[in-house]
Amino acid sequence: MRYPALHFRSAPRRDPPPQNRMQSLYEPAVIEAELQKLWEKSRVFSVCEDPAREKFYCLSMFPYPSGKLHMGHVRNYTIGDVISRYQRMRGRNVLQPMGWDAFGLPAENAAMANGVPPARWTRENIAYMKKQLKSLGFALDWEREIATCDPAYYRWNQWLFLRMLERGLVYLTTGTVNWDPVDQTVLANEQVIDGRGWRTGALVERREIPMYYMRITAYADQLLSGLDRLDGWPERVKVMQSNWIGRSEGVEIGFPHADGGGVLKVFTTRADTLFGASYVAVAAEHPLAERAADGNSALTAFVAECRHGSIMEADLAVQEKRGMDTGLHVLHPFTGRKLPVWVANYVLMAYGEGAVMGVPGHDERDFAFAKEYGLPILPVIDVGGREYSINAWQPWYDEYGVCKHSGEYDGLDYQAAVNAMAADLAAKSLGNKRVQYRLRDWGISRQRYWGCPIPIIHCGICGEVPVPDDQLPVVLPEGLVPDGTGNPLTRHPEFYECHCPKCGKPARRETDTMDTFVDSSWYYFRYSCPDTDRAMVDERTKYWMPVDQYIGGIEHAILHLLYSRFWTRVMRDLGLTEVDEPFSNLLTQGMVLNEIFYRKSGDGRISYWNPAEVDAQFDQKGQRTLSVLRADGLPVESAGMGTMSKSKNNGVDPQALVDRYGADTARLFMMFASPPEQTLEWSDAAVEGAYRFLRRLWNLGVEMAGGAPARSLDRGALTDAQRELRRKIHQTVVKVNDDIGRRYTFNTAIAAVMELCNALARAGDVSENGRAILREGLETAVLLLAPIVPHITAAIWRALGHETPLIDSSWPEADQSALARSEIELVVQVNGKLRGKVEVAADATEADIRAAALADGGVRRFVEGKEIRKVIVVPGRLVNVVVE
RNA sequence: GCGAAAGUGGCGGAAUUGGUAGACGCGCAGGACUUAGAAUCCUGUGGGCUAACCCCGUGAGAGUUCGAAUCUCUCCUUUCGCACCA
Repeated sequence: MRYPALHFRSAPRRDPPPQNRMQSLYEPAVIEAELQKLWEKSRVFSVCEDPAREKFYCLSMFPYPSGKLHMGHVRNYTIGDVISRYQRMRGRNVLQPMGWDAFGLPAENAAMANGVPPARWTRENIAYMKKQLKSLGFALDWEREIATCDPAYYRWNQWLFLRMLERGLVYLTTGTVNWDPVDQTVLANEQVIDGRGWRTGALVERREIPMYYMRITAYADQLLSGLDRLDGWPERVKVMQSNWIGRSEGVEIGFPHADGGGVLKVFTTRADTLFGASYVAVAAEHPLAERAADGNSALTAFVAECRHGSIMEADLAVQEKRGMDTGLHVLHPFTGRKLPVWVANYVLMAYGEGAVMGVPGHDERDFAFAKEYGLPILPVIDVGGREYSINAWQPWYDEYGVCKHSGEYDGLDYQAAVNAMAADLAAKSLGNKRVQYRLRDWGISRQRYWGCPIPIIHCGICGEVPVPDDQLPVVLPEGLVPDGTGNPLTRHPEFYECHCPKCGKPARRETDTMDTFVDSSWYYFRYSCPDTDRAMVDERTKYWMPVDQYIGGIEHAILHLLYSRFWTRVMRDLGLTEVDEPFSNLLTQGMVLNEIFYRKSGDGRISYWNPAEVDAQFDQKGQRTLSVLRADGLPVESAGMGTMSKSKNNGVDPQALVDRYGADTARLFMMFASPPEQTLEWSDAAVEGAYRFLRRLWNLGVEMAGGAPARSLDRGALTDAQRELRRKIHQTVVKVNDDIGRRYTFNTAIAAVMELCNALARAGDVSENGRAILREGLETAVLLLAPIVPHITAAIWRALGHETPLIDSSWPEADQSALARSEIELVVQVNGKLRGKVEVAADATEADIRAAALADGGVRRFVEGKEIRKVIVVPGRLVNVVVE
C-alpha cells in the first residue's frame, strides 16, 4: 500500500489567504490546522442558554481514557459531530460537550504493569486524547469538559448516594463475588478466564461479602412502561431492555416443611401445573441447602462444588445440570403429599426466592433433571387431547391446555386454574398472586482503589454511619499504586482511620468504591452546569435536558442506558430535574471491524499479524487469491472480519490516518463505509477512495474560483439539459436533507452528493446560464457536505468569495420549481417481469397509462396471443400486465 | 444456554411504504497521457458462450402475493449483551 505524497507546509499561515484564490493542490494539513485554530480562537462552539432559541443537545458517550483514541471513538464522535453541525446550520442552539469516564479497572492494570499511579496515567491519557479529538475538528464545547475522577464531580455521586440511603433506595446486604484464593482478591468477570484467575491461574471461588445495593427494582415498572414513550429509540434496544427487566405474572406458593415450622417459598408462572410437582429444588446458597448440608458430608461437598467457578450467568447457563437430594421434605399445599427437596445448580439464588417447584411433565429443564435422577414425571395438562409419553420431551409439553389429574381443578384452562388455585392458596395463607421481575437490584460496591469512595463510616458502636454532607467529598488519595493483591486503600490508614460523626469515637472509613456505571449514570446532567459547586445541578439543566440525540455503541444497549434511566428518575423524585427520560433519541452505532490474519506455528500456537503488514494478490476478476506477509513474502491465513482488538492484532491507529490524509478524509471514510447502526469494515483502499473524492471536490472549487464570475441565472431561458441539471441539484438537497436530518444514513447522503459532483464535472456548459448553474451546484454540494467534511468545505466556501464563514451559513432549501417535471417514466411489467418503459404525462389518467403500457413494443411481444387477465397500475411507479 | 440483530456482485454497501435488484465507492480489465512509473482522465464490469435476445440470481428450504432482498415459517452462519470491562 502506497500513500499519495502530501506536500505539507512547515507551519499553517496566520493571515487568512486572499479571497477568490485557492491553492491548486489540496493540502488538508494546512487548511485543517488553520480552521481549527480559528474556531478555537473565536470560541464558535462555546454555547450558553438562550431561551429565545430552540436548543439541541447532541451527546456522544464519553470515552474511557485508555491511552489513545480508537476507531470506535472516531466513528462515534464523527456521527455526533455531523448531527451537531447539521442542527447548527438549521438554526438550533447546539450543545455538544465532551468529558472523560475516568475511573476504572484499566488504570489499575496499567499501574500494576508500570508502577505508575492510576491518577497520573489517567490524566496523561486525557491530555493526549484531547489533542487527538481537537485534530479531528469536532464542534465540541471544551469549556464544559468534565472528568469523573475529579472530586468536584464525584462528590455529587456521594451526595446522591446519601439521599438515596435516606430514602431506602440504598441498602447493605451480601453479594456474590469472584474470589482469587491465591492473590486474596476479588476479581472482575473479565479477569476470570475459564474459571481461573487471570494472574494466578487459581480456580476461582464464589464468596459472599457485604455490599451496597441501589434499589432499581423499585422502579422496574416505571422503567418498563417508560419504554413505550421512547419513540426515538431503536426498537431492538427497547426489546432488549424489556426482556432484561423481565416482568412476569405468577403465583408465590408456600410448601410447608414436613418436619413442621415454616414454609419453603417458590415463585412460578405455571401454577396450573402445581399437581404435577414431584420435587422442589433450591439454589446452593439457599438457607435450606446450608441447613441440610450441616452434618451431611456428601451434601456439604456438593454445595461447595457448586460454589466453584465464576459468577457469570453465561457460564452458569451452559454448565451441566446437576443436583443432590437433601433428605428434607416439604408438603404439597393441596394434596399434602411429601415432596423431596433437592439442591440444584441450575436454580439461581438471585431470581425469585432461590427455589423452584419441579414439574417434569411440563418444563423441559425439570424433565431432563427428573430423567437424570429418576424423579416422577406427572402429566397434568391436557393439550388438545394429544398423547403424552414420558420417554422423550416434546415441544408441546409446555404449552397451555386444560388441567387433568388435578382434583377439583380438572377441566379448567390456564387462566381459570391459576385464578382458582391462587385464591385457594391465599385462603390457606400458602400463596398469592405476584409480579416478579428478572431485574435485580444494582450492587455498586467494588473492592477496588480507582473509583469514587462510598461515603460511609463504620463505627463499632453506631454501626453504619453516613458521612455528613458538610464533610463531602470523601476524597480519594491519588498517589497509591495497586499491586493486584486487593485494594490499597485497606492498607492506607491515612484514608480509613477516622472518627464516628455520631459518637466521635475512632472508626473505620468504608474502603470500597463505587461501580463506574454510577459515574456515567448522570454525567450528561453535569454538562449543563459543570462549574456549579453548590449543587449537583442548577437551573441551567432545565434548558438543556433532556438530551435530544444520544449516540453510542450498541454494547451499552442494556446496562448503561438502564442505569441512566433509573438515576434520572431518582433525581426527578428528589426535585433535581423535571424530565423522566434522559435521552429522547438514541442512535446505537455498530462495531468497527478489520480482517484478522494469523499463522499457526508447529506447536499449534497462533500468532496474529496486523493487516497493515499484509499484501493481497488478486486474479483477473479482482477476487483475492492469496495474502502474504510483506516482511517475508510467505502466505498468512485469514480468519475473516472481527472487532478491532489488541488480542487479534487487527487495530488501526486513527492517528496514522489523520496524519496521512487529514481529518476530513477520516471523517468521510467513516461516514461513507456503512450506515451508522451497522458494523463498519476497515479498508485502506476505501480510505484512498474518500481522499480521491475530496481532491476532485477541491479541483471543482479551484476551477470555479479561478474562472470569471458567473452572472445570475436567467430562469426563463433554460435548455432541457440545464433544467435537468438544476433538477439534479435540488433533488440532491431533498435527498441529503432527509438522509442526514431524519434517516441518519450518511452513506447515502454522501453517495447523492458524489452523483451531483459527477454530473457537475460532466456538464462542461460554458454559457452564462451554464456557469451560473455550475456555481449553484458546487455551492450546494459544499453546504450539504459541510457537516461531514467541515474543513475542506469551509476553505472552498471562502475561496468562492463568501463573506459569511461556512460555519455560520444556513442549510440549503430546495427550489420547488426546479423539482417539477411534466413527464414521468413508468416501468411496465408482464407477469411481474420488466418488459418495457413508457414516458407519460405527470397527470396522465389510469386509462392513458394503461393504453401507453399496452402499446409499448417490448410489452406487446409478451402479451400477443395471450389473454390479459388484469392490469395493475401503481400511480407514479409501474404497470403490471397479468396474462394467463 | 437465554435475549437481540444481521446475511445482497470479487469487496463495502444501495434499493426509505411489498413495485426497475446492484445507486455510490473500492477492486479488476482495457484505453488515453508518459522515455518509464506514480498520479490523473475515459470506457467496461452479477452469472449463464462474444453480442443481441432470453434465462438464472439477494445465506438454504418452503409459503403468502399480480409482484418478495423486503412479509410468514423452518434451518444454517456471523455479531452484540448476559448484571465486577467500559
